[in-house]
Amino acid sequence: MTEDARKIPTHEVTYARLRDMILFGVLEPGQPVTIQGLTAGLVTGMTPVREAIRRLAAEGALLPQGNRRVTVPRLTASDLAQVAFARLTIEPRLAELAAAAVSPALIERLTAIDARVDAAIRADDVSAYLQNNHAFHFALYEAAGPGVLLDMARSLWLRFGPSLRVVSSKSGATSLPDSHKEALAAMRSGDAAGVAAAIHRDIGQGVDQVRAALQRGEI
Amino acid sequence: MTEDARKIPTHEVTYARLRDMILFGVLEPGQPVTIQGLTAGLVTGMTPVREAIRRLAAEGALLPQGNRRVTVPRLTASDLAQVAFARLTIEPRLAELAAAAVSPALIERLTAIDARVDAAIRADDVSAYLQNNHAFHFALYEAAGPGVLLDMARSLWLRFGPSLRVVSSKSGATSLPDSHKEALAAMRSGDAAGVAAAIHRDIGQGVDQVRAALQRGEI
DNA sequence: CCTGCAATAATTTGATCAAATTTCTTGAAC
DNA sequence: GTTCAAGAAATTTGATCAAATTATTGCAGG
Repeated sequence: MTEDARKIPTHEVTYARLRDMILFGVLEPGQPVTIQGLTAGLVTGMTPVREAIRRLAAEGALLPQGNRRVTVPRLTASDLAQVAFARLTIEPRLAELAAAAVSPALIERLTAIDARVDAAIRADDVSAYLQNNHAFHFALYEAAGPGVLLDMARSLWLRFGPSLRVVSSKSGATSLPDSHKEALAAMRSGDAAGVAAAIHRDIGQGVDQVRAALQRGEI
Repeated sequence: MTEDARKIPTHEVTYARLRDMILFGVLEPGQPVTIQGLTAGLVTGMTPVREAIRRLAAEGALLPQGNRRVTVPRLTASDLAQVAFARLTIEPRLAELAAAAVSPALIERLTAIDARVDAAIRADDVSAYLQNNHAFHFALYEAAGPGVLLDMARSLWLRFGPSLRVVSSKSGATSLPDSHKEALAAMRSGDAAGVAAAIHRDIGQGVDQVRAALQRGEI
């Protein structure tokens, strides 16, 4: 177990941890991120931390200000419009590609994840909802195989995630989007376009939530 | 002049140089990129080089293999299909946004750049064509202001660039795409949809060139 | 053909230097 | 006498480098 852990390099682990902090963790939009603050929290040197920050900045998950500071970006209305457009074109296409390569094992796995999403919603557990919702989408997308669109989807979620988290925390998990049932039904009947449509609807609902919160000034 | 240069950090300069080497330079698809090879060529320590490589890897311009090697990625047919889809949806939208905020000064600037594109094609100067073609597209896109779509367009060009360069070198600049005239005409008459359509056509032509070369096994 | 060793290159750490922000002090004006 | 502002010093944080460590690959020898 430590044998396996030793094989994967520190900067990779650090990247994964910082990424998850942005997606699911405590880092909120506008919050500053410092190298030395992170070297203290995670127990590593500053080079791996530095790399992780630069990598996430390149993916749009962090925003380097002109002076050498870095923060979690705050989504403006214009940003949200662009992220929404990109997500609504990229992710349904990805879902469609994945649906073409679907297997019974995948459907089973997705069904299991979706059950955990439902449980999280019923229990009003925002953190569990966010993680399992993410897991559902990417278990599906990854079935399309590696490629540009998958990379873009990951980047878009990193931009969208923090805002969705803030919104979810305020409104509770019960009002969160979930068109997963329709996506699963379409997959079972081999309807790739139907899967894409369901994902499109799911994304649209999430975007609407964030847009409404943005207009109310909650973000 | 050295005063200005001192203000911008080494890793930023290194990133820009390595990025241009991938887009316009000598780095071909499949070619390995090593930290120590670059510290020798560019005259810096390894930390800035390391950062530049990681940043470009995050943008998809470089491909980290499982072992600690990094190479310029080779575009597969599947990759090309995904890049084409993404470019054809993202960039026309970006052009449309930019067209909404167009100014006489911008049109003048774009006209000047396009003249240099034409000159490069007439002179069969592949390198000058690539740089000015890039400059034309991004001078237009940047008029839409900073944002997600612009970041995505930059990343897509980094993925597409090396292959287009290989194709151009083999076929000569005379057969290269250029729907810039139509885009400029549409901008002058305030026709945002027309600009988007022209850019769509321009991208489609470039993609067709690369696809044909790929099928002939030239890449 | 498999195993071990050597060479090469990446990873990581700690130290040092540079820059930016904040805080404290000093002076002037009301 | 008090308050505000400007400037300087100190602290915090980022950038860069050089050295030590670790992993991978290729080659040689059994």
